[in-house]
Amino acid sequence: LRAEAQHPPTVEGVTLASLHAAKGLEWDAVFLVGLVEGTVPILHADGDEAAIEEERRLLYVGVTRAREHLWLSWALARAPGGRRYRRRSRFLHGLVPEDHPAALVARREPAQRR
Amino acid sequence: LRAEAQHPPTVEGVTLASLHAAKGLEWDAVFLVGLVEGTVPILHADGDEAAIEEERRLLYVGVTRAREHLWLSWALARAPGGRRYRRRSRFLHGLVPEDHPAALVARREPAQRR
Amino acid sequence: SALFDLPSSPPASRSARLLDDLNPAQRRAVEHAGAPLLVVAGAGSGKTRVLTRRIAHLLAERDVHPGEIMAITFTNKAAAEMKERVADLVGARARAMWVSTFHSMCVRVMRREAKTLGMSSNFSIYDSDDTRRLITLVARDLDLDPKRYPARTLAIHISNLKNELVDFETAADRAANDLERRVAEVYASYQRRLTESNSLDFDDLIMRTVELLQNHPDVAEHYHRRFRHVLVDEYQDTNHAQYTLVRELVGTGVDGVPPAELCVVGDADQSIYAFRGATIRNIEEFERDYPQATTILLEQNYRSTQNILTAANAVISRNPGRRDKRLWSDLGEGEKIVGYVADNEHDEAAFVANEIDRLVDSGDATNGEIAVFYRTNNQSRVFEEIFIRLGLPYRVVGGVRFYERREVRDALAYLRTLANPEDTVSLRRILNVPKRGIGDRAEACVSTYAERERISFASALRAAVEGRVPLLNPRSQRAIAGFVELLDELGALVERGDDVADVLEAVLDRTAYRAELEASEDPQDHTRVENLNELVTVAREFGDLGAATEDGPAEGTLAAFLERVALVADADSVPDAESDGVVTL
Amino acid sequence: SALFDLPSSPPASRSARLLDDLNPAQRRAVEHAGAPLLVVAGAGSGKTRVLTRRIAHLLAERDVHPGEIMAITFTNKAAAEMKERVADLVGARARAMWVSTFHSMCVRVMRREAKTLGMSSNFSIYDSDDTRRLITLVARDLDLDPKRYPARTLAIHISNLKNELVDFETAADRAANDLERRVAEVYASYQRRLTESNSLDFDDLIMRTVELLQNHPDVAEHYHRRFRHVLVDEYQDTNHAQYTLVRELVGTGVDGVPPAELCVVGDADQSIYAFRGATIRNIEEFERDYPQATTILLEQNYRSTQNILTAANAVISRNPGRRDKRLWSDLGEGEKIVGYVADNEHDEAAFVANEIDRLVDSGDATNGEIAVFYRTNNQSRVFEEIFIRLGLPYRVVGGVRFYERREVRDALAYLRTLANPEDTVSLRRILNVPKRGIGDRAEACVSTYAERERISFASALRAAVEGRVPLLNPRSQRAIAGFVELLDELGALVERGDDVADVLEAVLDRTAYRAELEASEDPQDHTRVENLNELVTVAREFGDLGAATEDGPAEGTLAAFLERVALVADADSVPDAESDGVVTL
DNA sequence: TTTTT
DNA sequence: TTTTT
DNA sequence: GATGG
Repeated sequence: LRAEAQHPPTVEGVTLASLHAAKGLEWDAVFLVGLVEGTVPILHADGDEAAIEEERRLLYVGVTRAREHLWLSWALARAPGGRRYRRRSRFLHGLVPEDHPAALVARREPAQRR
Repeated sequence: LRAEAQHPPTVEGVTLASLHAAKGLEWDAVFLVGLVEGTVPILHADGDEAAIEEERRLLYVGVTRAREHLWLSWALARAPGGRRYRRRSRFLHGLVPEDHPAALVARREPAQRR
Repeated sequence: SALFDLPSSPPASRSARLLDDLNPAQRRAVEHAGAPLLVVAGAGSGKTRVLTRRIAHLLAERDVHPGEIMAITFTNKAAAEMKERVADLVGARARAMWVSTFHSMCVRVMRREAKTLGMSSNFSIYDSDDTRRLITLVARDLDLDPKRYPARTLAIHISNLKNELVDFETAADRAANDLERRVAEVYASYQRRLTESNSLDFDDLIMRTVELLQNHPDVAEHYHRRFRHVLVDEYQDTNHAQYTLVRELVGTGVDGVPPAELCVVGDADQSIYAFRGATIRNIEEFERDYPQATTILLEQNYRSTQNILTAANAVISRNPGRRDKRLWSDLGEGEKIVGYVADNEHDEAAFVANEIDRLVDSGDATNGEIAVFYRTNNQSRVFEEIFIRLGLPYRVVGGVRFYERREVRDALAYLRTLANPEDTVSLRRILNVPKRGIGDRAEACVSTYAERERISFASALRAAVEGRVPLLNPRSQRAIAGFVELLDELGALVERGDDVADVLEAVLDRTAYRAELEASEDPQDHTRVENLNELVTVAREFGDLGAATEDGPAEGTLAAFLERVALVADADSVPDAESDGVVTL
Repeated sequence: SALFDLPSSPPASRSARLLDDLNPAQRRAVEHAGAPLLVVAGAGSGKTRVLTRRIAHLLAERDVHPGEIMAITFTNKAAAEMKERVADLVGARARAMWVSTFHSMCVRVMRREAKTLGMSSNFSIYDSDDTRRLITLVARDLDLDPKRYPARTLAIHISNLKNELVDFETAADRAANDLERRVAEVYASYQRRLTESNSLDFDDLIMRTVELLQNHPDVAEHYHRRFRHVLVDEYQDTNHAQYTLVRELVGTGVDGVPPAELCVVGDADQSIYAFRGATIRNIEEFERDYPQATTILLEQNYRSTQNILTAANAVISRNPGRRDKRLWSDLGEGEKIVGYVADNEHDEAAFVANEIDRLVDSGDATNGEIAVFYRTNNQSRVFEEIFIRLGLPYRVVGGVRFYERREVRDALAYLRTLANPEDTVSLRRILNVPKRGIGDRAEACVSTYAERERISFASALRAAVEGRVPLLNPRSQRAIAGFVELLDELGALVERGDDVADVLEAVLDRTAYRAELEASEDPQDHTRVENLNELVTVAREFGDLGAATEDGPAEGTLAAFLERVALVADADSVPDAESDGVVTL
């Protein structure tokens, strides 16, 4: 209803959205970010079989949004200088093994700073 | 009182402060930023002689905080892509003339972006 | 012949065209006739294409009349897309079909059959916010500790019960603990208040339609005769009530009408709405529910490269007990998937921004064809910061929706009160908005009187004007009199048949709602004025266009506008007032 | 002589050392004797050096006793620095001087002379938050519309009146419009309540000291005899009350004591506190106020390069009617000043970050020696974002101060209530914190009773326990009884002479305040616990050190602690809970 | 914590 | 909009 | 009518 009343956006921008909001749509290039335990799967789901399965479907939905390019990323700490206590999502096990030829695991040195 | 009870900061950082908070202190290098009409002098002061004079003193206080390096800067728009409707502070007139040899007015091309 | 270039016969040609660009599985799904059909449609496997082609095929090859087809989706967007694509294939005839969301379809049925259920057909539709408000009132009446029983919690429990088709009596019977007993109590009281308000909530739309079909065989038979084909999209997202609704729509044949042909499409692997009541069981056990069912798997994917599908298969295959399904593609392996371990979230965002830069620079994609997905909305922040800094245009999906904004809801509450004076939630919402001196105390007096006299809140307000409400002080009485007079004035405009937009303008002007916002210093209030003006524009265009629906309220009317608005909660989100929102370069 | 290496006489040598590294203007300022002296000290012209050398010179060369010297500053930091630097020059004798802020000095006087004004010397000091709270109560009692007359606005007006030494009677007489009449009303009532609470607000400290000196010649004479030298720093920042206070301290000679020697130092060009009541007029018209005055200009700047000073002169010279003054330096021209026009604020911040990088990389400065200044605090945001992203360590000055944090103020309110039971604002602040079932209604009952019986709120609370307060329900009565008992228990610890820190610990434990925060899920509450522990540490160290003041409350006592805390509002700001704050790499 | 109506 | 006590 | 958020 309102979409009709609105002008199309002047500039097309990169889409930022939740995995839920991604469902049903597709993009040439997709970044799935924050793939750490506690986030994907979300903390709340832990210990609940069915909930964990649904979290996994959520990631599946995310992956299948991409046409050509797909990035999976996660961060070991929240803030710069914070403790690097985070573990990558269990859903990545077997998917992005450190030595699998299909998955290039980039690792960059932290930016040079005094 | 509390300063005594506290440990010195682990890393010395760049100071971010209001011009008021700057009074009485000094630094090797000082950046005075946001020097546009409506901010310095603040919108509220417009039309009030005494208030404008006080705003000018505020800038003076800022300038005299610097020992060796001083930058004066202002931005023509707020957000990227926003309308560039801002005018630089009236207090800069005669101080940073575009062609005065003592004031090198840097002008960079906006970063390349599609 | 070599001499004459004979045009091939139109029907054959059209039919061929409907099928020849489909893969075998898709074609089987389109051509399948008779038994209930489950199309397990993997991501990107051309699900919508199958649905639309199937409909076109029904019309073109199987002599089905458009009026015999009902297609159900979950979102207005999906319904609109399906309608459009079917119209592309079969033309204007498509207008006779019912292609709508579960909720729209139910509203349509309920409006037509309101009398059967003893309701007035101008009922209001309560969304989650209205629901929560009414439950707050109810819980307060029941003296519930709002800490122990927050309205939101109660609302979720009641919604779950309704989604399970459990009425309040049954809920009370089954209640096994304190919370459940309380919920059942609130449920009963809430439901009574809904009825008194001549209103239905979202869940009621489904549940009451099921009740209607189950308790009124004549009505059911009417729909069975009419709809010979029922198609359901995103079947994995149905809850129990929707599942039952579909069953009732299809029928069993006991009423002499053979069951309708059912075709459901979905993908258990994309079931992610359990928290909203969806139960993956419905699609998993379709064959048990419909023993004659045929199942067709769509595994060829037309969207992604093989590398992406391999990753997807690897992820999902670890879920135990699922129907095995492996997406494949003939688009080639494609680019490798990149995994990136960042030191921290800022690094991660910086990496993403950098990769986007590279991608766009290389011409491999445009900004509009790139997306960043996260689990929780607050994760957007770090990306926004960096994108702003780099001047990278972006848009954030989610946030406060247009029809969820306070000012929009206030304005709509006025219109709803005019359309349905019994709509207590809307009436009480605007009672003192803008402030006109009708405080909590006065509201409580009127409410108590209404309860005691078993009359509506609206009637009690009029009683108050006549001084019949006890304990109400004269000041409040005067204020209420002014308010009632205002409503009468506005009501006269509706009676007179003024355009919705004009009525809305009158509301905004005569209540001084807009004037108050305009006078405010708060920049947020300025945005609010703009939203109200936008709402007026929407109303104006709605009146001009005249909604072309087969049934439902007369085109261009207030009722039609409100119905449209109530069921289009998914209208574009407006950017958050705080954030910079869409960056235009 | 060539044979004997005679040491030069100590006084001469010391005096020479006091003067020989001064420029001629500075030296004149140090040596000047007799007439009132105005030192117009440009930025970076060695103002503190002149003040400290002048004091040392008074002691060393002019036979002035340290006890005869009063030096007044605006900030505790400035007072502390001056004390330390004088001590470096003259040793422990410095302890006999009064070197303090205007407010500390007044508290000291008021504590000594409390009886003269019919006050108890354990009065509380209300800061702006306490003041606003009390004004809220008063305005509510007067049935003022809090929208039309917000407490903050009333507080500012009352503060302005006090800074002009206008009492509430005069304010009422002069009131020319509605607002002024309301303000006068509130002022009168507020002042009565302050008195009843045995409390003074910040402005009272000055105004009441002026009153004391003006209305009690014997008291004034005592101070005139004692303080023969009055030195005032940052004279351009004085308000009218402070100006008058200085005059009264100096005296006119009518009481037979010749006026004290006055030396004020300041710079009209750095007057930026008009909104706080400072009036540049005081320094501009010093020579008119003190006709014999001598003025010395300090124009040589030891801080900045000539380029910077040229820019500064250019900026300020455009202000009309100012005393002409041109800073100069012999440090050389130095670096050029850079002007930068950015496209937008993000660009501007990026430019700054980049320049900082370059500067630090080149070794020209360390992060700690770099500052970014803006007009309004919200301008920090864009810099913080970029600095965080780049991992550039920074600290933001401003924000919520330690002693402004809710939990710290709550804890202090307990201590203040123990030290001064009449302190109604503190008492009412903690009445139901943590929640103990004494609600608004109960508080109102007690308050009304207190008003009617013309007794303090504290007494009314005790009356409530005995059931003498009407309309108070038994539940509330029981809750109040518990609270009063708690206060009595804590009061016993104070009586017994427990350390401040121990009393504070008892407060936090027995009220369960800390336990409640510890039990909370909210991470903010965790920070609150840390702040409370920090406060305990401060109290512990305070008790250990024993404040070495000549007058004032006995060392290490609760009263001393509270006074220190009340006047040290400028303690380090703690970083905002939201922002990441200082980045440690 | 996600949010199809 | 700034915030010395 | 009181209390809590």
